[in-house]
Parts: sequence; C-alpha cells; structure tokens
Amino acid sequence: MSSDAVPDLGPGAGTNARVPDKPALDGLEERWGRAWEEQGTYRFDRSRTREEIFSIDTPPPTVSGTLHVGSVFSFTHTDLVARYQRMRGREVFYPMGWDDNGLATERQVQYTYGVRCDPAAAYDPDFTPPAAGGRSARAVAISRRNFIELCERWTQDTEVAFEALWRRVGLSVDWTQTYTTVGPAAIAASQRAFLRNLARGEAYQAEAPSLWDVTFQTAVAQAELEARDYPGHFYRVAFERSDAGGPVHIETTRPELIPACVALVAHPDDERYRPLFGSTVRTPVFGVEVPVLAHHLAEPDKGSGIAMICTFGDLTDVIWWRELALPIRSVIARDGRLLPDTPPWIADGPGEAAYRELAGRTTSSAREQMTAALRAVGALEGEPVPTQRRANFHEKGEKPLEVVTSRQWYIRNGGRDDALRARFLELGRELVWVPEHMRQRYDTWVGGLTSDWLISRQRFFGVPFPVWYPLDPDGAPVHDRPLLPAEADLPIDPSSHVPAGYAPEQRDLPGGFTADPDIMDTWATSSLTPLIVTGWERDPDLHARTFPMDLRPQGHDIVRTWLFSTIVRAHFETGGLPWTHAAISGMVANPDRKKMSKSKGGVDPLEMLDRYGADAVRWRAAAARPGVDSPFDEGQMKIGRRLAIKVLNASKFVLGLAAADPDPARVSEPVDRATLAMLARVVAEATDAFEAYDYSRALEVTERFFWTFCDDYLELVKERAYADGGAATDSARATLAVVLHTVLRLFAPFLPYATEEVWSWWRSGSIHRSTWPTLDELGDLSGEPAVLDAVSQVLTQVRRAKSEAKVSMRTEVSSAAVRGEQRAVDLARAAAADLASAGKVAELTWAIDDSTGDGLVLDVAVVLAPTG
RNA sequence: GGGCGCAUAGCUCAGCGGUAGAGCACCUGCCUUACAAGCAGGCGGUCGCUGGUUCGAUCCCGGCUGCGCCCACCA
Repeated sequence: MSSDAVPDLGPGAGTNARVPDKPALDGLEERWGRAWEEQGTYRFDRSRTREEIFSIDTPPPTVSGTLHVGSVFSFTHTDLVARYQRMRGREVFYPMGWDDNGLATERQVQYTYGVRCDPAAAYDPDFTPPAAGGRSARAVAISRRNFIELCERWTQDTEVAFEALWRRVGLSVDWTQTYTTVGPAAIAASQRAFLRNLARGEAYQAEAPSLWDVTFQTAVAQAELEARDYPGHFYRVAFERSDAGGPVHIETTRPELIPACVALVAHPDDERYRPLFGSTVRTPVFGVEVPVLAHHLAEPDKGSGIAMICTFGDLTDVIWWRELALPIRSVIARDGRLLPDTPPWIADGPGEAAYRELAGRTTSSAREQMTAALRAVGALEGEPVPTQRRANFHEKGEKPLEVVTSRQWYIRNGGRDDALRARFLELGRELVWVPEHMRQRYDTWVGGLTSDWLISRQRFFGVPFPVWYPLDPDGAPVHDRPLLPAEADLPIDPSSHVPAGYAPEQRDLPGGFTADPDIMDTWATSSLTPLIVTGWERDPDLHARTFPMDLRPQGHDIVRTWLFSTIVRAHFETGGLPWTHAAISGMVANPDRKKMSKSKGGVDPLEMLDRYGADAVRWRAAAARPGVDSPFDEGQMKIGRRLAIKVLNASKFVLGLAAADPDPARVSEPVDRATLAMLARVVAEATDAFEAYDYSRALEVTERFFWTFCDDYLELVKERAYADGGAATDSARATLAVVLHTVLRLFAPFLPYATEEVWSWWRSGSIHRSTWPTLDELGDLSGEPAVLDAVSQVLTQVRRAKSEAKVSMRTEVSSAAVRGEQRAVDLARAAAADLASAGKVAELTWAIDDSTGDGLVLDVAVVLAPTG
C-alpha cells in the first residue's frame, strides 16, 4: 500500500495479508486522518435519541494566534472521553467552535496589521493593510467596518490553522459541526437570549460607576479582574479643618485624586476622629470643603486611620459614595487622563490654577505634578514612602483599572440578590465535578460576587446589542425607551438595520433614532455555547436530542467566567443546568511550576507533533490526571512514542503467530487462562476508570498489562504458538488473538493512529467505531492470575543468572531447580513446558519445601550450560 | 486575610491501615529472526516535620513548614 492511498475500512479484511514487514508510525497521521474524514468515521448521526447520545460542550478556543501545549493536552483529555463513549455505543455529539469574538482578536489585528479602529473614519472599500505591522509601526486609523473586515480575515486564517492542528492531534470531532462566536447563529442566539433576559427583567441598563480599562477604553466585568502588586508610595497629606483646629493627616497612594475628594472617612468608634464627625475640612491646594464622616469599613489601623473618599479611586470609594450619599466629582476621563476642563467645584483662584497644571495629564504624570503642588503649599508631610499596593488590572491589560461612571448593560447573576445567588450555588451542587474539589472555586466565586454581570463593552468586533434608542428633539437618546427588534429578524446590526416605525434617514437625527453603540462581552456569547451548538430555537429536533449536554470540559482558570456564566444563562432559559458533568483539566506548567503563558512558554505544538507524533503527545496528555497541573517535560513524549511503536511491533508479531479470529473458547492452558483472567481485571478497571472520567487510570492499567504481556507472556508462549497443531498451540494462538483484540481497543482512545493501523491489518471497519471490550467476550474467566506471578518469578531468576554471568539470553541452561511451598510450585509448574522453552532450560526440576514460610515466593537455582 | 490542592527514589508520578511501587535517568550486560526508537538484570527512598488514634500509619485525625492555585473593599 502506498503511503498516500486511503485505506479501505469496508468489510473484507480478516487475514494477515496486510501486516507490513517494518511497521512504522510515519505517515499514519496523514493517512488515517484522511481516511476518517472521507469515511465520516466521527460524523454525528442525528437520528439517535437523547439516551443514545453523549453530547460535549467543547470550549471554543480563542482565536488569538496560537494554540499552546496546554490546549493540546486539555482538548486531548476531552477526546479520550469522547472516543471511549463512542466505543461504548453512544453517538457522540462533539462540535468544535472558534471564539473569534472580542478583545483578543482586536488586539491581534491591531498588532498584526498595524491598524486601530476609529469609529469616526469613513469606510474605504479598497483598503489594504500596511505591509509591515508590529509594535513599532505607527497604527493606521481605519473605519469600524474596515476594522471588522480585518478581524474576520484574521480569524478565518487562524481557524484554518487551528482545525489543521486539531485534526493532527486526532480529535474525533465532527468537522461539519463547527461554529464561531461571531457567526450568524451565535449572534442570533446571543441577541435572542439578551432580548429574553431583558423582557424578563434579568438584563437591565444602568448608569453607575464601574471598572474601566483606560487602555482598551471599555468597561470590564468583575470576572475579568486580576489583582496584581503594583509599586507605589504612601503620601501623607494634611487637610485643614474648617474651624481652624489644625491639620488632619490622611495617607493616600493616589494624591492626584485629591481634586476628586468628596469626604474624609473614619471608623465610628475611632476616638481620634470622633470629635471631627460632622465637621468639615478643606482639601489641600484646591481648598474644597468636604465633610468628615463615619463608616464601619474605615479601618483604624490602616494608614492614619482616616481616609479620603474620591469619586472614584477604588471600589471601596464606590461603597462609601453610595452608602453615605455623596456627590460625584469625577476627574479621570475615559482615556485615563485628568479631565481637560477645570471642574466646577474647584472655584478658588489658586485651586483653578493648580488644576490647570493637572489637566490632560496621565494619572502617573498628574501624581508627580500633584506631589509638587502639595509640597509647595506645605501640605505634604515627610517624603513619600515606597509601598506595594495591590491594584485591579484587566487580565490582559497593562494599566490599573479606573472606576468610571458610565451607562452599561448588566445581567443579574446573584451578586445583588441572595435568592438568586442561592439558586446558583444549588446548581453548582447538582453538577458533577471532576475532580470534586473544583466545585470549591465555583462556590467561592459565586459567594463572593459583589455586583451583577456587566456585559457591555465599548469595543468594535463582537455581537452588537439589538437595541436602538429614540432621539428626543434635542438629539439626546431616550435610554429608558429602547427600541427592540422582533426575534424573527435576528441577527441584526443596529448600526445598519432600522427599527420598526423609522426610516433610514432618521438615523442619528433629533426626533429619529440611534443605535446602541456597544457590543457584548465575549462571555455573553460563550455562556450560550450549550444552547448555540444544540440548536436552541433554531433546530428544536437537534436540541431535544442533545440538551442538557453530558459534559463540559474546561480549564480551572475559567470556572468563574465560562462555567459560571453558562450556568447563569442556562438557568434563565431552561431553569436547569446546561450539562450534567464538568471535567476540569489542569494546566501545563513550566518546569518551575509557574503557569505557562500563551505568549511565551516556547513550545510549539506542531513542532512537538512532528518530533514525537500525535499518539505520543496524546499519551503524555493522558498521563495528566483530571484537574492536576502537569509540568511540561519533553522527555516524557519519547515514552509515549515508544509505546506506540511497541504496539505496532507486538501486533505484527502476534498476527504472525495468530491471525485467527479471537475465540476464548479455544483457550485451555492454565497460563493462558490466567492471562485472560488478568485481562478481565484490566478491562473492568479501565472501564470503571473511564466511567469516572479518570482516563489516566485507564491508561495506566492497560499499559501495565501490555508491557508485562510483551515481556513475559509473549516470550513464554512463543515456541508453543510457533509449533504446529495441538490443543496447546491452539490455546496460545487464541489467547494472543484475544489479548490483541482487547488491548488494541483499550488503547484506541489514547493511540488512535497506531491502533487504527493495526486494526486495519486484520479487522474490518474502524477500531474507533468498534465496541469497547466487555468481560463477556473474554469467555471463561476462572483462570488463576497468580500463575502469571509464579511463572514470572521463575523467568526472572533464570534471566538474572544469565545477566549476572553476562551472557546472552539465548544461552542454554543445564538445569533450573525451583523450590517453594506447594501452592507456589503448583502455580509455576502449570507452565513448565513454556518456562523450559522460554528460558532454554534443559532440565527443570521442582521441589516442595513448605518450611520456608515464604508464601508464594519461589527460589530457583540455575546452572548455566558451559559455553564454548 | 480566607479557601482549595499538593508534599513518596535524582526527575515525573502511582499506591493509601499490615514489612515501599512504576516509568525516565543512572549502572552492568545482551545484536534473543516482533521491536537496538529494543531486551535482561541492577543501584537507588527513615513515603515534608510533629503530635494523636491503632496491635500496627506513607496511608486516618490534629498542628506545623514549604510549594502552587483560587478568592478578598487596592486609604
């Protein structure tokens, strides 16, 4: 067979005619990848019923450039389960999506093509991106439409590359079932779910302070936060009491926010400040009069025990502002700079002049300027003291988040509703978690929510909100009277579609309408994957056959985002869980145990696949137990490769001896029956392990059996199987065939290429559509597995004698005297003839010695034949 | 500050109430017609520390230490 021929998986096989002389792994991936595609091996049969289907809510990988080793591992984990379930007879619904939506794509496009989106720019149909992108290039401003076109182009290219990688890895995905998170079906589902959330009051719009990323210029959600240490200084600053009672010192890390100060606050029980409650102080430099207030969140032992409240320096400020009913005095603009115009509350002359020095500066530059100003008026006490402050960052951002007041869309998630929070915690308990303890992260997250889910983003590439607003006679949007499309019209883009009752010419004109400019956060779409892929409201027949899904596999880093948000959305739409099981993969870490980042980490999955082969990489992935982080260790790949090669070679050998159909009824010899009894244990253990999603254990027990089988059993029965005729020969050959037939299928989920190759040598159809082994097919299981251990003891001691004498294993043994307790001797003696031939022992003798007290331990005295 | 996980041979990890296991690495050999990308044999561990339960603890319970991760209102 030439290497590029597509093998026939049809009926008609069954002989050993196809066993190659020199089996090799090279070319298997290409050949079988093509065969599986052409023959639809993994095609989903949608005529099956819900009970017959196993449906998987695969994570849509972010199309942000490259997939790393960790992704390969975790997707392999899912595929192991998928292949097991398929062999168990379930029809596996295993679609693949691409998360091309959102900020990650925008950043890649900006970087790759050297552009930035300017919504004010005009569309250029002939636009071609600058040849040289990269960080050093000056970004070209392009229209929103041009920008989105580039995003689409970029994602298509990467999706092709991703699919190629996944096929290479051997994921048994039905590649006709793919979706993208900005595809029409996903947009329609996102918009439909949003409209329903809105109608039921689960989504709402609010003008409120929220976390804001000044680099990306968008609001962000609590789930996207990352707390990081951030170097800064404590500044000790004096406020003058209005009653001239002397200065009050506060300590702050952000003196540039003094113009936004609205009050000072101390703990109600703090004796030092109690006399001041109800009085006022003047801010330094600006002379703005602010009250001194009491609140229990103020901590007496932090700083000087009294803090300034600014609108807004952090989330505590937001709480104080709300609970103490303070005014808003914002000074930070959306670009992170201080507002260009002097705020109205700064009225006095020197204060105005001081503000003008701050206007337009970044926060860090304003901080320096403010420090100088404080020093000039003598309000800075001592020198700033270096400190590590902890600030919230967007997980992909480089500057600390600010708190900015803006109008945003929210979805209720229990953060402000204890009954709803309790419901989500209850759903978390109903879900089966693998491993169990991962539920803890969910509970911690849901229990710690402090706000609803902010889903709007002031970005460009994503699902637009299906909303318009009427414009009043002054041209201002009337936000509390949103105009909504009919569900039948979805998906829509409010910036090109027109709301019912309006004409296109009325867009953005007073008395007309305007589109909601925002897009949804990528998780607002990803949270719907179980609904999107199962055809919710789009294909009710498919939905009924696949939902609720069986399995959500994912990483533990996105429990708080993807897993939780999916439960939120499914609860609102269906009242229950979107899946019954969540299997949480660990991360691949650098050898130093630090989290391996996507950008660096340095290992290219394709290079790894080239070097070791997909089966080897899968083997290594399977060694990482569910939920356990695993250090990247290239040396381990070699072991997997060795196993795959071993499978080919051992199979070739077995088929050379015993190409007949596996028939346990012909197994009669004690050592053969022992082998099948042992194999039965392996089948049972591997099956139990897989049922508990513990693919690692399934692999481990199979592998251990297989190596022992190769090293001991195969050597032991070689000659008996070679011999012609007789029940003993027949027994050996039947055992070999049964073991191979069984072990290949146990290995199939892990080594799909090598096992398929061997299967094609003697069976028909694909091994991946064959059935998982059961105890029934192994026949009579009353064999005594202890025979194997006894036999192995004898074999080992004969080999040791040869090894110690530094002679070949072919060396003849004049005599071997086995001695031990009755039972042990009987067990080994059952394979006397095999032992003699495998060890090349001329005279094998047996002695019972019940006085040893060694139980099943055997002692073998070996006398080697003289060499010469 | 709260929580979760981990701690067993140089490395990666199983085991989990009854005298310590695998693979890799290392050492010594062997071209044995399935496989030298192989095979055989061997060296190597007071199972993190410390109390307790038990006839007996690597395994159960408490405390401690170290590492990793998650969460937390960042003055």
